[in-house]
Amino acid sequence: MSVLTIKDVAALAGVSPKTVSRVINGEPHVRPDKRERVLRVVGELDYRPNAFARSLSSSRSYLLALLIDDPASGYAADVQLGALMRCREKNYHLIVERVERVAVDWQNELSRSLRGLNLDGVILTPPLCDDTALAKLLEKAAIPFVRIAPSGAESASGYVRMDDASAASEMTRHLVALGHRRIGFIKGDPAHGATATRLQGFTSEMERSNLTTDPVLIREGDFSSRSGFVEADALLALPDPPTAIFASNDDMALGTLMAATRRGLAVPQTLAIAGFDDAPSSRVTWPQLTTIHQPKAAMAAEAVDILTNPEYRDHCADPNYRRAIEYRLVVRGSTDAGAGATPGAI
Amino acid sequence: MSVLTIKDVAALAGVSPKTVSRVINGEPHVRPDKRERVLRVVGELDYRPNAFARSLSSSRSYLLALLIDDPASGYAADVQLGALMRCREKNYHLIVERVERVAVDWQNELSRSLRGLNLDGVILTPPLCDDTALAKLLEKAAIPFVRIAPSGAESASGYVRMDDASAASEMTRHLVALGHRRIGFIKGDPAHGATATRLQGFTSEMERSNLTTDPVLIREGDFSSRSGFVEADALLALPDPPTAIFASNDDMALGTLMAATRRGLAVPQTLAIAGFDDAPSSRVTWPQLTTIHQPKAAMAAEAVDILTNPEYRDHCADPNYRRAIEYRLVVRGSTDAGAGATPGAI
DNA sequence: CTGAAAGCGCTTACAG
DNA sequence: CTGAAAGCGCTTACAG
Repeated sequence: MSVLTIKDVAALAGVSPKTVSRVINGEPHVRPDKRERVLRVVGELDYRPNAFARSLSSSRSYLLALLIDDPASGYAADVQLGALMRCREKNYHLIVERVERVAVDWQNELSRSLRGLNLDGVILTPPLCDDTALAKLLEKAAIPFVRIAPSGAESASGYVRMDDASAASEMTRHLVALGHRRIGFIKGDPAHGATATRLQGFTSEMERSNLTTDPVLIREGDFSSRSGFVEADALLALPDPPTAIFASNDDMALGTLMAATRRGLAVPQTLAIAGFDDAPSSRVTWPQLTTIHQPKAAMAAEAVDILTNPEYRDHCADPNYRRAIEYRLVVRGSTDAGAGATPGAI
Repeated sequence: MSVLTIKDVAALAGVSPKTVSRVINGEPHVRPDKRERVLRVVGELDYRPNAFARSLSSSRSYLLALLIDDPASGYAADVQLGALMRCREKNYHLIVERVERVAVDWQNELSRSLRGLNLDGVILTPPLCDDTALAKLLEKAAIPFVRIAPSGAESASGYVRMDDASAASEMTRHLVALGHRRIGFIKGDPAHGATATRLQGFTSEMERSNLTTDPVLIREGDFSSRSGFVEADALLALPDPPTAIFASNDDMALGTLMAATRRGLAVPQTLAIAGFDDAPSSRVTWPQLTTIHQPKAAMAAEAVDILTNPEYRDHCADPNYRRAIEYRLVVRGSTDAGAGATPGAI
């Protein structure tokens, strides 16, 4: 326990506590020699200011909160990792809170939990990013927030996203280029903004390729592997089944692979399977999944950058704080047998 | 932003701030009528004490830290979820920090990051739970900690674990009962305590069953799916390959399944595969993995309970704070074709 | 450029 | 059982 305070440092450096404070916070108006003296003492003593005292007397807490709907998902883990690393770099701390919107009183419970914490900012992950009630709650509490991968619905806040529609189009193009004409599509949870966008990317690319999409080939899942299994099984039971299935996330693509394996279908020869997200689990099957790499960690790091910008608080609606990050098509064995033929390719 | 302070509550309730403080913290020596009056005002105003002021003036921070080696693992996600829920219940907050022990200066970086945070406690997850340098660092900083799933190596701290050895024995018994005699075993990362314990459970059960374990059937992985793939492939390339492979975690079992699928082997008919952990990904393949359900969330919740016990700080070595949680063998399709034959079983 | 004073919102230690 | 005083370790606003 550091019994070391700003006074100790001040005494040893022969300056006032206020001057030490100035140096620590990188404020101007300190003569170079004094600054240096303070820094040396800080280094020797390995002094760290008390975070609570700092927060109590100032308006900043150096604390960010990451709000998550489903902490067990691989998506959440990646986002959290990115946020964590950037927070560490910037000497911020990250509090993780789960928001269970099934509870009757979730809004009160959340605001109670966040209040008194003097948060510098909040990161909203899908599908929370599209919850208007949640956005209002934060606005009312005057806590700045940044949304990760929001759908079109706008609010006066910064966000970091990627272009889901063109990514889905690119994946579709990939399948068409492989010669597929009958392509099944499994939609995600209607509550997620990405569900509509990804579908739209798929259909628009199909039209662009002059391919009509048989309505029976479009099924509604909920982003779980179980739903992927069920919907894919329904597609494969069709009299004229698709030769490729584009599941709009990796979990459903895994479910699709399960259904294919159970039926003894050769993947990708008889059925090609594509996913979306590049979840860790997209690499643990044989064949591995072709997918869209979504730079979740990088998106979270960007979100931290925005939130820690002192300007952001007063300019939440500034387009400058609305950023897009590049995705990448990752071709693996589930669509292209050549892409994953050797153990070394894992 | 709550401009609401303890003084406001005190004024409205017609008592002193100190009395409000007593009520809020559940301290004794408050007349029932006053207590009730205070509680009513607190409810009406929806007052929450400022966490920073509280921490600054007292020795408690109501803040716990979860230290994680690999935040992207499913293991970490489960543990975090359990800790999160219990913290929420108890009005604690959880800070998550990644500990990268590859960095040269990781110890200083960590202590700098934790210092000034006045943590009430720290939860150590594998493999950090077995790091003696880390334990020493925390002891020196006088921060109480609880270890999750430590190996035998003792330190004066509470822990929550399960009996890895008997779980591994039970899994082995399951395989033997199915008629397997040549059973391959893939070890985990030697740095993890569980690696030795699980192997020991396997070998002791084999002996108990009067089965000699051919040394060539025991391979060393590192808990990654890639290592599972490589080691399983080596086992399957043997002139006399095993009829079952027990991979000592689910990721390696998935790698094993990949290797089997790539070779066109029928699972479980030609090769039975068993894992360990009951990771989310153990359910996304066909067949699904037989595994040991490790109650990670419950273990984390227990850890929070120990840490939030005010007695713990001064009695870290008390056996009372060393707890074991029950595991469960989960039989699925990768060892027993009947266990996962229908889509409904997912 | 520098510092003395006051205060952030609580709790601790003390007195009654 | 109850409260007035002092203080936790910083920063804000002010004065010079």
